[in-house]
Amino acid sequence: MSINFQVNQVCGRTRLGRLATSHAVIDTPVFMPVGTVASVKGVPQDIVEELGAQIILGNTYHLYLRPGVEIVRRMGGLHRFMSWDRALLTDSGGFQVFSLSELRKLNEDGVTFRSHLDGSSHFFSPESAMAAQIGLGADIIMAFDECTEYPADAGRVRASMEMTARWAARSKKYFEQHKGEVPWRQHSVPSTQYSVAICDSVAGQPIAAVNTSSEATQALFGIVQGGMDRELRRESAERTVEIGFPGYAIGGLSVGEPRELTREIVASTLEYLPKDKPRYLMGVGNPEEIVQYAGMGVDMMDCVQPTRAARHGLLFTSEGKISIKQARYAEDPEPLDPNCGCRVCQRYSRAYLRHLFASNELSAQVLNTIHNLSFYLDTMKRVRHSISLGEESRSLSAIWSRPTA
RNA sequence: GCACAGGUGGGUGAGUGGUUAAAGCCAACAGACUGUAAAUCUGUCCCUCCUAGCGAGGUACGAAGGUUCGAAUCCUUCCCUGUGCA
Repeated sequence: MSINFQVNQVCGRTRLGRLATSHAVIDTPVFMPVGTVASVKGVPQDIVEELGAQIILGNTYHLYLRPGVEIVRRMGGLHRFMSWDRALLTDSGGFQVFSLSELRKLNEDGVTFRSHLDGSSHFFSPESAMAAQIGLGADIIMAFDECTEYPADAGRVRASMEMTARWAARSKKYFEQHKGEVPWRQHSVPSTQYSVAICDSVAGQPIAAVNTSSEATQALFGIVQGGMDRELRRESAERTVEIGFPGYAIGGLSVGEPRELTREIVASTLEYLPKDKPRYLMGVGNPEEIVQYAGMGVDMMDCVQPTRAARHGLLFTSEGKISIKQARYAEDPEPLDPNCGCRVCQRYSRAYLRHLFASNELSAQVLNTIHNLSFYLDTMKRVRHSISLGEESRSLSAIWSRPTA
């Protein structure tokens, strides 16, 4: 078994689900903090756990370059290496095809990259990306795709989408042949009791015990591309679904297009994805957006926003954004967010947080990140709660104006 | 008291006769950040005015005077700071 997904409640397009992976059971819709280099920047794993994160991301490209897949594998896989017992998802490196575009050369076989660390040359293909992700051993791994640039002309978008489809088939083929080679099957698996215990109590019965038996393996998700073209998105979705994956991602969005357009494309693409499989919207978004997309039926989302913004002094609260470096907070004794129960809001004033940030203290980044992650994870928890009460999509302010049970 | 070395915009610190309202850095202020090449990046940062522009005035490199078409830059005097010697 790779994963088990069950939709427990549907309300309009909104759905409440439970996703059992080899290491943890995850309540959906879920927000997944990003931990690119096997670290959610600034926050130690025990605190990420405490914040309620059920699954976090790692990045194949980064971990392949450093410390190297072999080292992670020999350390028992990514879970054990970074001491994270809950679920992990690795991105394939497809996004780096996009974001490191100046450092790469692309053809049918794959992509030749120059390392952003030392300029050395490396080759990524669907097969090598799978091999790397199997070596890392995340619960969910991603097909190797080409994240289409924006803006791009129609021909380019189609070519990119078709390449992604062919790469998806190759990714799956390689994965099927090698999926048994995950590192944690050769090691004792850490206890998952706590992971199970974190599940929301509100929604339904736990569906499947976390499965760390000898048959347990990873799940490979396919990725839909197609730029901002609804037809290409449809075609991409259909082709990806035809190949067949236990979950589907919508990629290639939030790459500079207007937000309105993102929403349209997500809405139309969701139509073509199976309702009984988890749907993962990659790289999205702001607090308002994650609420909105959860309301549209997206089950999984990840975004760098809470962690990066925190490091840059931008904090999310139930009352809107706060740029903690602003002079207006210099003597503000209030917590960041009076409605937030996180350890930062319970203990520190805005004045103090501003001081730490202005002083370039590392703790500013740590505390800010803890708050932002807490805010995102809490927001999602509230969304789930809302759905469990039979409410469809709600706005961020509505989500935050009511107490959680 | 004598001898050196200095006094530049909020701070440092370039500039030693002509696109110098004055580099760079820092601070300050504002903005951005969406599958992380990001503890990053961008803008503003003397005053006033407007048709808001590589626009028009004004003020400015310790003070006052002078030389010069032109001075932060050269000269004189004064004031102040640091170091050394009495």
